[in-house]
Order: sequence, then structure tokens, then C-alpha cells
Amino acid sequence: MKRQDFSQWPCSIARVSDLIGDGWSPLVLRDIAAGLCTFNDLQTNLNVSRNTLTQRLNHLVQVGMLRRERYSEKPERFKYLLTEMGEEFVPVLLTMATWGDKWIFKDAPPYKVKHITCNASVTAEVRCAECGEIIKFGSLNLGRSSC
Amino acid sequence: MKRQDFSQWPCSIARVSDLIGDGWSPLVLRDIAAGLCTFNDLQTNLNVSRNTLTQRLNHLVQVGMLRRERYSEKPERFKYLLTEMGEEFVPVLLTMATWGDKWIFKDAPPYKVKHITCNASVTAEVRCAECGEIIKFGSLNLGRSSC
DNA sequence: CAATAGAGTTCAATAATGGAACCCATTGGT
DNA sequence: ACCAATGGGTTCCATTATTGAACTCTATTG
Repeated sequence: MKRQDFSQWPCSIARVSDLIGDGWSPLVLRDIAAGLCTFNDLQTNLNVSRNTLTQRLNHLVQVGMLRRERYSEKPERFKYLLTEMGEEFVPVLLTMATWGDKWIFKDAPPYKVKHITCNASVTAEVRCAECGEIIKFGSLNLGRSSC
Repeated sequence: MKRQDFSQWPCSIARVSDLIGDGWSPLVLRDIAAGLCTFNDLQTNLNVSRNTLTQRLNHLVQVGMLRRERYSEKPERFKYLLTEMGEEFVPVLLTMATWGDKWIFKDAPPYKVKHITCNASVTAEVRCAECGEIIKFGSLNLGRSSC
């Protein structure tokens, strides 16, 4: 009667769900990407129970998205940073944010991320690496279709 | 002591977390996108408890990502379909899948989605809508940085 | 020498999940 | 006519997970 384990499913979406398929993980990653990095900063910013935060951080470290680094020896102090795996997940978060801006906030999207390269607020587009087209649901073949 | 409610947070990632921030919702959406649409098909394919599936489906319908359509009158039968909001979330799922293919499956990525337009297996790229560049963590300004 | 800060633990009380069994209206088979 | 099967859920109970508050421990500061 344990919580279902997706970590062995032969599907990347299931495996990703296994890593960040809970309410807090995406927010923890967002905060760390934004530069919050200590346990207490994360805890107060997210207002998550310290208990749960501990578990999420440990899990994300364990799966390789974060690393825990000691930044002070004498009073032992740590910070959490994104690994390369974690950094590459940030664009995925941005596609979520862009989708949310459109479908949840509609006319009043909240704070924005800046693209340093072009100095614009980021709107993320999902394109096919092969042909460069914007990916739309209608142009995909996702497998069996029974209806 | 209720589970935290992200639905009013001023952040799209939090709001999205509120909609699909659990283990099952992304998989339900994936299956429906792939053409599975009845309660029983979803239940047996995902091996989720019917209980939980009912809640997920109701929630996704309620927030507008799915709609429940009657396809038979006499024996009342229903199917679940993506709304436009739901369809536009599919590319977000694909960015997750592409990331998962790279970082979780590494050398042996699982089944693939076809891009009808170019006939390739989809590899999703996240680009800035403004300048067209591929978005990389290093070229983003995500807000306060304290470390 | 007491107060604070960082980084967690521990504990008890609520929620959420998982499994299995049950319901109800039709159909299909014998 | 009777019985099982199908689709689409409910209900109930046993486990897990999450929450909030309080508590540790070490080290630094006033």
C-alpha cells in the first residue's frame, strides 16, 4: 500500500513525475534557480514545513538535480545549488510558467524572468529540434488512439 | 493543517503546481493526449486506484484542462478529452520528456512521440519567443540572488 | 552568559493514497 | 428469464505523507 513508484516506468514523463511530481519540488527548484540557497531562506520564502523541505531537498540531491555544498567550516553551513541536470530543468519550468501566464493568469501575469541575451521578459516557445517548427498538439502522433 | 494551497500564489509555477503538482496528473494527461479516454482504460493503463483517478479527473475537468463528454446515451458512457488549455500543455509535457530522455534514461530513451510535420521523433527545444535563442540557465535573470 | 542563527529532528494530529469490495444501469449470452 | 459482464464510479479501511510546533546542537555575537 505504498505510494506508487514511477521510477522504473518505461516513460520519461513517469520518471520525471517520480523526481518532481509533488507540489513542492518545482517551487524549491524555482527558488534555488532564483538564488535562494540556504535551508532557512527556502523555508521562510516557501513557507513549507521544515520537515517536508528536508525530504524534498534530500530527494533532489539524491536524484542529482541539486548538490549540497558546505560554505562555512567552523559553524557548519550549507547551501543548495543546481547541478547541470538541475540547470537544464529550468527551461522546462519556464515552459510551465509561460503556459501558466497564458492559461491561469490570463491578462495579469505575475513577475517575469529576464532573458539577458535579448533583454526581454522570457516567453518560452517549444520547438521541434529537427524541423524548428513550434510544436502543437495537432501535429503530434502520441501513440495509440482509441477514441 | 490542510495541504498547502498554491492556487493564489503570485507565481505561475506555483499555480501550475496547484493544477498538476502530484504524481498522477501528468500521466493522466499523457494518456489522454495519447488517445486513452475512458475511465476504465485510464485506470487499467495507469494502474492507479479508481479512487484517486476519480479525484484527478474531476480536478482536471474543474480547472479546465479536460472535459468530460458523454458518448453514449442509453448506457451512459463518458470519455475525457483535452480542452484547448489541456492541448497546449502537451508541449510542456514534451519538454519534460525530452529532459527525462537525456537525464534519466541517458542512453536508452523509451518510446518516442512522432512529429507529423517532419516525421522525426520529437526532441523538444525551449526557445525565447523574442530572440529565438535556445534558453539556457546561464542567460537568465531569475530575480534575487543571495548566493 | 544569555540570545541568535543555521540547519535540521522529533512528535502528534490531519490529509491524501492505495486496495479491495460494492453499486447501478444496461447488454449479451444461454 | 436469468446470470455474468461492462462502464463508471463510490465506499470503507489501512497506510503514507504533510503540517505545525517544539526541540537539538553548534557556534557566534552582544
